[in-house]
Amino acid sequence: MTAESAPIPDRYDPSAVEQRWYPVWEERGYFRADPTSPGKPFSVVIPPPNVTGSLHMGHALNNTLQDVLVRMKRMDGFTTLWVPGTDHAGIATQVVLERQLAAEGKTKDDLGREAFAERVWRWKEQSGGTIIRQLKQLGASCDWSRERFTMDSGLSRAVREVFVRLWEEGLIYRDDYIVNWCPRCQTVLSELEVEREEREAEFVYIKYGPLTLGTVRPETKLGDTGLAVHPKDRRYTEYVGKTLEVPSVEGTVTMRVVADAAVDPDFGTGVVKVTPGHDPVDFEIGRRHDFPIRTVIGFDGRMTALAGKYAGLDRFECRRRIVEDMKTLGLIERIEPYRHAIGVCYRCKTVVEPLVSKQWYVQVKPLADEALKAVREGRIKITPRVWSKTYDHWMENIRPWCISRQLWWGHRIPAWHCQTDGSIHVSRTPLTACPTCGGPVRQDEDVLDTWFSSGLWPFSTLGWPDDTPELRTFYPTSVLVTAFDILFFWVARMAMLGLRIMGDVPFRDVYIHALVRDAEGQKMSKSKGNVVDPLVMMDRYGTDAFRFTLVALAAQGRDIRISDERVEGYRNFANKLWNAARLVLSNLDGYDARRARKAPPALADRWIRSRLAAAIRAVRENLRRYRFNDAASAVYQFLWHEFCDWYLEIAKGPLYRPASPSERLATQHALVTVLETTLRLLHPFMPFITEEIWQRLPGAGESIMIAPYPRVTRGQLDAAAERDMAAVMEAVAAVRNIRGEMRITPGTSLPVTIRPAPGDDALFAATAGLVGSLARAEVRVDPGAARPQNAALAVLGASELYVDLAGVVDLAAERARLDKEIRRAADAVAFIEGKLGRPEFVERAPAEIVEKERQRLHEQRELHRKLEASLGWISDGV
RNA sequence: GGACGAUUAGCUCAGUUGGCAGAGCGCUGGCCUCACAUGCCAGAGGUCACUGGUUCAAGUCCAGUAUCGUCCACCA
Repeated sequence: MTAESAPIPDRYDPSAVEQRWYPVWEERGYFRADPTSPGKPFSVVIPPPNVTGSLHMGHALNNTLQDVLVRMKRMDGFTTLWVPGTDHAGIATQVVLERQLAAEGKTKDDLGREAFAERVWRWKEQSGGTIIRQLKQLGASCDWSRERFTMDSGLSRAVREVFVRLWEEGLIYRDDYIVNWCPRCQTVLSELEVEREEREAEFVYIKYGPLTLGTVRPETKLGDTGLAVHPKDRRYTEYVGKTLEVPSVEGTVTMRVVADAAVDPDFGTGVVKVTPGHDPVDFEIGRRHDFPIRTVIGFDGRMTALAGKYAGLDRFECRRRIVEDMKTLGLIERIEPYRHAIGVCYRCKTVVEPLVSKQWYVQVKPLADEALKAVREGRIKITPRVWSKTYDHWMENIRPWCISRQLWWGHRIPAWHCQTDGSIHVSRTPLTACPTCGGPVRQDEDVLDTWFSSGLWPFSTLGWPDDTPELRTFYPTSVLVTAFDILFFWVARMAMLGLRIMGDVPFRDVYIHALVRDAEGQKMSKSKGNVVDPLVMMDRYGTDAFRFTLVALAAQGRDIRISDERVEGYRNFANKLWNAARLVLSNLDGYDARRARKAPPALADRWIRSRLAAAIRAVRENLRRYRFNDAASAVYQFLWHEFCDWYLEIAKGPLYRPASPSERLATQHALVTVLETTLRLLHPFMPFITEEIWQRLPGAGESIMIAPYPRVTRGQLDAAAERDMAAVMEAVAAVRNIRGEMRITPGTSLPVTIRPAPGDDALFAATAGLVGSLARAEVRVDPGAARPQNAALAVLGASELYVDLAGVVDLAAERARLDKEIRRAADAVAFIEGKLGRPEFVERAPAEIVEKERQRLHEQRELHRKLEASLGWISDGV
């Protein structure tokens, strides 16, 4: 496709360009990876977003960073694969669907398991394409022909296979254990799925016969089966081992007192009531001391029959009632307000209830040891390094992973219970009869934790358990890019399962990026209403500007604050590039690349090529080290402040008023080649605008997407050119500075004399013209020059530069003006000082007014100082 | 309770191996100079949180303090 060569608009219009190129890239198959092609492989799997979700800032950052790496590697000649896909997100999706049903006045039980699952699939079909479309809008160069879903038949097969293998290895088992139960979602939650929230509560001191103890959960008193104190607590030694008769709300109960180190003698009274059925610590104490489990709160969050007269009450209602009753009976010593962290369901924020139930677990300890070793030995490299500590800590303290969930949306556990003999059989294929007794079987009702399937993602998406070319070429993947909030949920599980199942790490690098926050640094959340929609940003400023903003802000280790102003700045950058391209493209008449190559390059041409080489080196080096912001900054600084601010201004001379045809050709050649290379350098960051401009350049190829990524070759760094240009730039800045100080209009040409330091004669003689044209000056170079009268002086290292002001400004008038200004500044200083000196002003005025006055004082003093200096510049004899 | 991070210009933040303190935005002054006012030129603005130490040299390394933040954790 060639862009029409109609007049180019002076403002860049992103939407038209973005819509034009993405379909072209996709149709031509640039995104597709061929595992049999000869290049070195580079592979990435996307952190699969929730299938029913839509693109938020976190996705935008995460996928932009991946796309930058992937596009760069693809251009660099790697056989590059970026596997896209989505996650079924078990509990999250089920919660959404239940809310939908609730809006219709229904519950999932009204539908039944099958109809509910059907309904989720329908919802998935409806909304499942949204996030994929949005990723395309972002420019993500995923291989869409390999899009996967965690509940695809292939991935489901992988899930069953892994489950069976781990079962056969004895790593999966069932256990009665105290779990975190969400009474609303009606499912068990893993440790990670429980969030802590600070809540106000009452700390109730209850009399237990001769003892007193404190609790925030008086309702669990009904489930108490013992008391415990710390073994070294002298206050209570006499009670240890005794059985107490204790008056209670249900009459007298008997309680055995034990000593257990889990009790903190310094907290409360140092006595703990042991409720093994409703508290994880008590469960452990109970196991150690053989206390029976009394379940007084059911799966529905209501009191059970064992709660006697409280049966059927909601657990919180029961708490209020039981406290009332105990007060009446005089069993309460006192109540204190208490603030503590309470566990809530991470999806619906319901207070979780610790309950004993039978669940499926993975014994992850041996897997964790392997995963720990892989990081320690550097087979997995975590960037930034600090995260490996967090990873280590978690892996070292890992506990069994509860993988069963009482949900209807997810991978059903491939286990069958025999109705006759009660035996359990785990199988890759559905069972219809008990393999041992032939009796009828029923599949386990539970589904797997959603992270079980995403833990297999790096190899299940490549075709495992089959031995595919994709798997052989692209596993292990090259890098995993993710935010730290799923380091444990996902990254850790992938590391463990990849090592165990594949015998090799799932990825060589892990790059952990920050979270995106709003302009005030607040975490974005729907309830706070501070969510910035990436689609709105893309629409408003263009996708390229939005992507570049994310990359430019993605410094390691710190959260990103995004704001309109920021994106606007990079929108301007895109516009700057657009206009630089317009300048180049509108001055190419007569350009012939073959002839131009032979034209001798000027100093500026050599300089800009050298600077470009430095930029290329910086971008490559920074991308290699995942220093995205530094990479972005390198290309930004080069393109705007070197190419545009200096080179384009210099190039106008040879373009508009060439001294010779070859000078013009050389300039055109530098313009085209430097711009073309810069576009390729920038393409991974700003894919759309770079393609659009690149296609308009002479000699453009098929697509910038498949053009080579710039490299630095020997000889491109030109130290001499850089040194000489630095001298030119310094001289130009000096003249401009004097012009500004003396308020000389830009139109006036200034008489300038340079007295070069010994050895710099040739340099300044050669560049006098250039300095003159950039600074609007007539430059004379004279090693024997003395500073003229009435001249402003600038010191350039060992050289000196004089601007003769005699014929340019009316020196007497200028001196009078400066004198006046000085007096005015001095008056202002005196006035402000006086004002600030008056205590009543300082006391009465608001702090910001006083601060402002101080600021003004400072400014006026500065002005005063500067003006005096200006006078000093003009030599005697005025 | 434990761990980690942050503290640098008015604001938001970079600062890699210890070697002249930077960017963007904002601010001040001047410019609609034939690519771009979404622009150009010039400029102001810093006790690098605090205290002590190591060093020829510290924003950077060490010890401590303060404030803010995040994660982890079974003090009921």
